Amino acid sequence: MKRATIEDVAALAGVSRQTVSRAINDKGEISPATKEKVMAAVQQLGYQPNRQAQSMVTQRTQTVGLVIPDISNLFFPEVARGVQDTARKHNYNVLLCNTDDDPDEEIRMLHSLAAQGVDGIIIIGNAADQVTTQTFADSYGPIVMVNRFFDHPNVNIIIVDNEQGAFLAVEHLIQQGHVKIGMLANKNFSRSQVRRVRGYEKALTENGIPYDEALIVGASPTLEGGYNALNQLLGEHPEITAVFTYNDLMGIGAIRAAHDLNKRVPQDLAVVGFDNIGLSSIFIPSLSSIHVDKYEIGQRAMNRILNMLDTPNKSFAPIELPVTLIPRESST
Amino acid sequence: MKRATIEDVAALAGVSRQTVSRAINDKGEISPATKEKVMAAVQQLGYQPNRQAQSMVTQRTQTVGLVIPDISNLFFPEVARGVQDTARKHNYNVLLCNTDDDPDEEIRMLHSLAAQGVDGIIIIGNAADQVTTQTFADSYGPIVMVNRFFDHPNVNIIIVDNEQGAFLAVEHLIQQGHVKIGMLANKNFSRSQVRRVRGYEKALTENGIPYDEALIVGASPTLEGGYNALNQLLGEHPEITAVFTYNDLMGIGAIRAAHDLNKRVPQDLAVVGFDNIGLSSIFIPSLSSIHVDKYEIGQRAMNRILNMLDTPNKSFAPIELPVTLIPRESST
DNA sequence: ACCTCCATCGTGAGCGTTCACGCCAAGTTT
DNA sequence: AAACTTGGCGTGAACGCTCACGATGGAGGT
Repeated sequence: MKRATIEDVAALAGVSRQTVSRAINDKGEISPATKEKVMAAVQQLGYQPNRQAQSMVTQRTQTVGLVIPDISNLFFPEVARGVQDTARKHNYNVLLCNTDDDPDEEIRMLHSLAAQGVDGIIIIGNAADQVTTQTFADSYGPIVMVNRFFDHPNVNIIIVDNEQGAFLAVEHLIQQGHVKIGMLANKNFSRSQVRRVRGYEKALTENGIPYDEALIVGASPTLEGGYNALNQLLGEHPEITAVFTYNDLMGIGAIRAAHDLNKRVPQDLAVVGFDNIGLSSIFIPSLSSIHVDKYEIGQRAMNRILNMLDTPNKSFAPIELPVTLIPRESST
Repeated sequence: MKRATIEDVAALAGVSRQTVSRAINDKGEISPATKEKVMAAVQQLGYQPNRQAQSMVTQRTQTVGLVIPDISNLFFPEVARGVQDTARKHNYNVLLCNTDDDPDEEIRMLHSLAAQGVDGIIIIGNAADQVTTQTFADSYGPIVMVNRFFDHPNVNIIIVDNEQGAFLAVEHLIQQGHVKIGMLANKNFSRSQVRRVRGYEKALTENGIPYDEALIVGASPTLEGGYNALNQLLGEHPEITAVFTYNDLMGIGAIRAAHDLNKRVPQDLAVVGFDNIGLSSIFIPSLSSIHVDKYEIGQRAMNRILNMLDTPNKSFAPIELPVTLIPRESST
C-alpha cells in the first residue's frame, strides 16, 4: 500500500495541490467550504505530508541533535526526557548522540548531525574542540551548550550554579564538624569541574581551613571512578573524615568503597555528592547531594533552540539554574 | 555560508552531477582519474550530500525508530546504546521515543515515526495495541519487537529467556533454605511479566512448595514501586523471608524498604532481582540478579532491522537470549 | 577502412512539497 | 459604467539528489 501524496488528495477533493497545502497548514486564503472538502479527503486517504519533501523546500528538518557524554550515566536520561518531551510538543524530533567524553567522537557526531541537517544542536558536557565548535557556530544554526562556555551569536548557554553548589556541600560538611575534607573530582577537564573545585576551595578558606590540592583526587565521573578514587584518597590520607564528590555516581561509588573498607558512613566517613540523581535518595545510606533540576535543563535547552529558530537575530541572556542542598543520611 | 551542492562539486571538477554521484557512491563506471579529481573537489568544498534529497529518491531515510517505555529506567539506556552504536556503524540514525508504558502514547509515537518516514522500528516493552501494530506491520517496513510476541512477516522478535531466569532466581532462594518466597511483580501486563511469574511458579512447585498467588503483589517496575510493594507484601504476609522481584529496580526499592523496616538483608529478608543493571553490583547490599545482556539486545535488534531491510522477503528465526544467575550479598 | 563493443560520461526526468506569482470573478469605488 | 480592489484558487519552478537512459570515443576485430 503506497503512501498517499498531496496530489492524490488534490485529485480526490477536486482541487489543486496548493489548495490542499493551504488547507493543511491553514495559512488563510481559503474558503471554509473547500477547506472542509480537502480535510475530508485527507482523512479518507490517511494522508500525511512527506517530511523529506517538506524539508527540501523549507530548509527545516524539524530535527535537533542532542549530544551528551553517555545516556547510561544516570544524569542524562532525565535531561534527555526534558528535551524530547519539549521537542515532541513542538513537532520536533531528537537525534541522540553519545560521545563517551571523547572529543574526537564529539567532532564526528557534530559532522554527522550537520550531514543529517538538523535545525539546531544541544551539547552537554566536557569535551570541546574549540576550533570545530567555532566552525559550527559560524556556519550553522542555533547551538545551546550546557555547563560550557562559548561566546558566539549562534551559541546560547545554560549553566547550573556549580560553584555555589559545591560551596553549599562543603560548608554543610564543615558545619557537621568535619575539617579533613577531601574531594573526588572529575579527571576530565570541564567547566563544571573547575567551578566545583572552586566552590570547594572557597568553602574551606572562608571557614579557615587550609586548602590542600593533595586532598583532591581525580577519576572518571562514574560509580567505578568514585570507588577507586576513594580507595586512593584514603590510602594516601587516612585522616580524612569527609568527601565531597564531583557527582552522585562517584559519591555512591565512594560509599561502596568505604563499606568495603569496613568504614561506616557517615560515622567514619561523610559523603556529599552533586546532581541529586533519583538513586541517591534510595541508596543505603541515602546520599546527601546538591539538587539540580535535570529535566528543566532539557526543557529550557530545547525551548531556547526553538526561540533562536524563531527569531534568528535576537540575542538571548544566558540561563543560570539555581541549586539547593539536600542533606541525607550520608552526612548527618 | 551556504552548503555546497552536488552541482557545485560538478562545476569545480568539470564533470556532470552524475559523475560526482558515481565517485561518491563508488558504483563503478568511473575512471580512477576522474574519481580522484571529483574527490578533490568534494574535499575542497567540504561537500556532504543532502540527506533529505537522497531520501526523496531512494525512499530510504537512514533512520530507525526506537520505542521504549522510559529512558530514565536503568534498563533501557544500555539497550539504546546497543542500538545507537550499531546504527551509527551503518550510517543510520535513531529516533528515540518514550511511551511511559502508555498504550495511547505508543500509538501516537508509531504514527509520528511513520510520518517521519523511518526505515524500521524497534519496540520494547509492555504496551501494545494489537490493531495498530497489525496496521503498521501490514503497511510498513521491518519491525523488531523485544519481549513481545507478534506473528507477522514484517515483524521479528527478540526474547530473553524470562521463564528460565525467574526459575533460576527462585530455585536459588530455595537452595538458600527459603520456603516463604514472595514476588514483587509488574502491575502492567507484559509478556515478560507473565513468563517471570511462570518461572517463579515452576521453581516453587518443582520443589514441593505450594504456589500461592497471594504472595505476589504487583506495582510499577520502579524503585518506588518496589519500595511500596514490599511494604504491602510484608504487611499482609510477615512470614515471608525472601522475595523475587520483577526487575532490579524493584529489588533495590525492596531492599531500601526492608532497611527502613529495620530488617536486615539478607538475614531477615533475601532479595533476588532481574536484569542485572549496573547499579546492582554496587548497591549495599549488592543485589543478586539474573543477568541479561542489554547492550546485546540493542545490537541484535538493530542488526536484525538492517538484515530485514537488505533482504525484504527472507524470513528470520526469532532470537532468544540466555540468562544467568549472579548471586550476590542480598541472598547469600 | 569499416563496424563493433565496452568503458566512460552526460541528460532529462522525477521524488513530494512549498513559494512566488498570476488569474479570475465578484464586489466596491469613483 | 469604467476602474479598482480582493478573496479564492491554480500554475510553474525550485529544493538536491539518483535512476534510466543516451551519447561519445577509442580500442579491437575483420
